[in-house]
Amino acid sequence: MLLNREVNVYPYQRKSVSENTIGYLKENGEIIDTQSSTDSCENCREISLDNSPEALEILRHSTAHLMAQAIRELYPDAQFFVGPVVDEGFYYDFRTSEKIGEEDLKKIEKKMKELVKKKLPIERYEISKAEAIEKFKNDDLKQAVLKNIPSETVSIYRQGDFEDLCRGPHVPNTRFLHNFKLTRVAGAYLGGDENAEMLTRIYGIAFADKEALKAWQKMMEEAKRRDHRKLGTEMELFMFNDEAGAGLPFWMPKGARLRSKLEQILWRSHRRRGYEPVRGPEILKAEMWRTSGHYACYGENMYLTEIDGQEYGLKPMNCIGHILIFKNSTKSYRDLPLKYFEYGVVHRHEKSGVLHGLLRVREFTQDDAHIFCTPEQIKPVVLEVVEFVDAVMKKFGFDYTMEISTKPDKAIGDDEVWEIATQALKDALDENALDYGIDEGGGAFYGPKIDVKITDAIGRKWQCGTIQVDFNLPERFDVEYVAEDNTRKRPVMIHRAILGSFERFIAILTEHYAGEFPLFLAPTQVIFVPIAEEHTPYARELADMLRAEEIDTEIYDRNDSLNKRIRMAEKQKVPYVVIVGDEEVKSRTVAIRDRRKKEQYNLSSDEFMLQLINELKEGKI
RNA sequence: GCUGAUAUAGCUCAGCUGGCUAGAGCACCUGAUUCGUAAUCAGGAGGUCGCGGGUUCGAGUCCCGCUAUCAGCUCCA
Repeated sequence: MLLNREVNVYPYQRKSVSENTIGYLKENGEIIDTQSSTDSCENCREISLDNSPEALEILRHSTAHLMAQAIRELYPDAQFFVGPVVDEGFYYDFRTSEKIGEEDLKKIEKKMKELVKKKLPIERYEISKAEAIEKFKNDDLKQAVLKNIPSETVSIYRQGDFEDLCRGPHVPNTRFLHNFKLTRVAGAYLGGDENAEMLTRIYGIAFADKEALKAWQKMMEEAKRRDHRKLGTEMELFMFNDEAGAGLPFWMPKGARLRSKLEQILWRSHRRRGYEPVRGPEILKAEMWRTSGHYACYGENMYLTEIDGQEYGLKPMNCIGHILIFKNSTKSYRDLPLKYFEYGVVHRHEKSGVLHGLLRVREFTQDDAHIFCTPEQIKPVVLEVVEFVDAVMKKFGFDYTMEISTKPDKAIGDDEVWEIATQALKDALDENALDYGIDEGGGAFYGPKIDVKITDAIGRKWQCGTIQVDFNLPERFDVEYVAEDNTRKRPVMIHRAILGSFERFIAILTEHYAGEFPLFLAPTQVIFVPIAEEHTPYARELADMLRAEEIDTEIYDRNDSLNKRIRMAEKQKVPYVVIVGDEEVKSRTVAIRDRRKKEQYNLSSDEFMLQLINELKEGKI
């Protein structure tokens, strides 16, 4: 937010109203700092030093500058690009002749603390852009920044003998900047351009008080504890193998149990909603991918090979299989909307640097469906899919947001059809009273879409589900149905995924539940701990009963102390640990440690069985 | 793909500036112990230190290449 006001008194510093005032919030939401405010700033709300979004915005921006100042003192030849505030703190991009590593962060932090102690006033003044260009003539990074500034005057902030081109806002004095932490050092392309020079970027975080900083650090530890890669190894859910290749997950028995449960739940919910299961081949002739446009638009990400002198491609998407199945026989308008679904295994050549546990892999399985319908049916079909998405998200307790992406500049199809489709998407959401954002011009070239983003346990957003309206592929593959008037018409295709992919979804689920999956998903649902050897047959008998109900159990009857076996069982994060001893055998009961209720109680074996069967019904979507 | 870092037993990690048969905890195996709600005791086995080359009298340690992972950038389910 660039300030258009004429505040060019130098050195000018308005006297703070209170010791704790670090800026003002204008009615239009604009934040100005004490250096910029004039007496005319009426109706402004004071921003004091706290953890409000406005205060943090100022605080973090100033901490970024403080860091720059410290870096300049430690590395005199440092040149700075930009240092903005981002969701998770702030960063500054810069260049030095010396390499900076993680171990240097402490040194920089120390220098920053020294500067804070000096209680340097942070002053602001304005100069013309021409003056600025002259002033920073030996600094090509600043020149690059200046090039992007449209206004004729620019502001400079000064603290001690450090000056930086900046639009602010800033706190009035470095003394406000006590609670910060430099988190990591990384490379970043100048201007985000892959082909440009790479600068050094240091990330940091800052808060108004020590408590907030501590709370943040705790949250980071919690995130680490929940990391699906860590839990996946500990719980033996999945693995990767260096020699087999990057981004190719292996599902171990426990992970496969979990995944299979999710697959089955979702399979049934599709069948209940009238989806027809289909399955296409994993590999198709390249010619198919030329027709679809993938070869041209997505070719770099495809794995191609040759069979008997013909080029083939592993499928990166499932659309073609479904289209060819649709086309295999003449379809009537009576067949529409026709919903084909498949757990489609796809391969995409993701760049090596973006692979990330199960969240980003090269082989994954989409819960993919394609719905063939008439343009008039788009709305009810989308409505139904949105309800489906909502049911799934609610089942797992996820917060999610939706975003509609509209027609981009480069698009195919009539404006009229785009209008119908986009409106249908909007109506579907409006009628469901669901909030959504709009990404103007963010749609695919073949149609508008709704993206579903899950907010995970630590606030990150992940694109999972998607609902895309497609006019393109039906055209390219000449897909038709026979209409009521016996003419041939072109159906619309709706691509949709609810989970997105099993891999990504399970990663998010794992972090969401911190590995403590609900009964209907848990890899192992019940662990029996017989107190002594003679109680094992009873445990086995119960385990067999449960297995008949497809409940996964384990018996911890090894030659270890009871305490140890209970401890091991608890560490497995299973919903129920069941202890059986003399009493239980005698009365045919079980002593339950219920993870969810965090309590212990006894039930007859029949009651327990019934409770489990009932609880499993929670897994119905 | 780019920048930087890392790679030692199934897992988590020690191993200083290059120097005898590479260590620990957990897991695993054997034996003793048979236990009422979060780690019983004793013994044992397990590593060509990611892979390939180089420097050196000597390399887990230094250098180069590759592979993989991590933090970002850029891009996506």
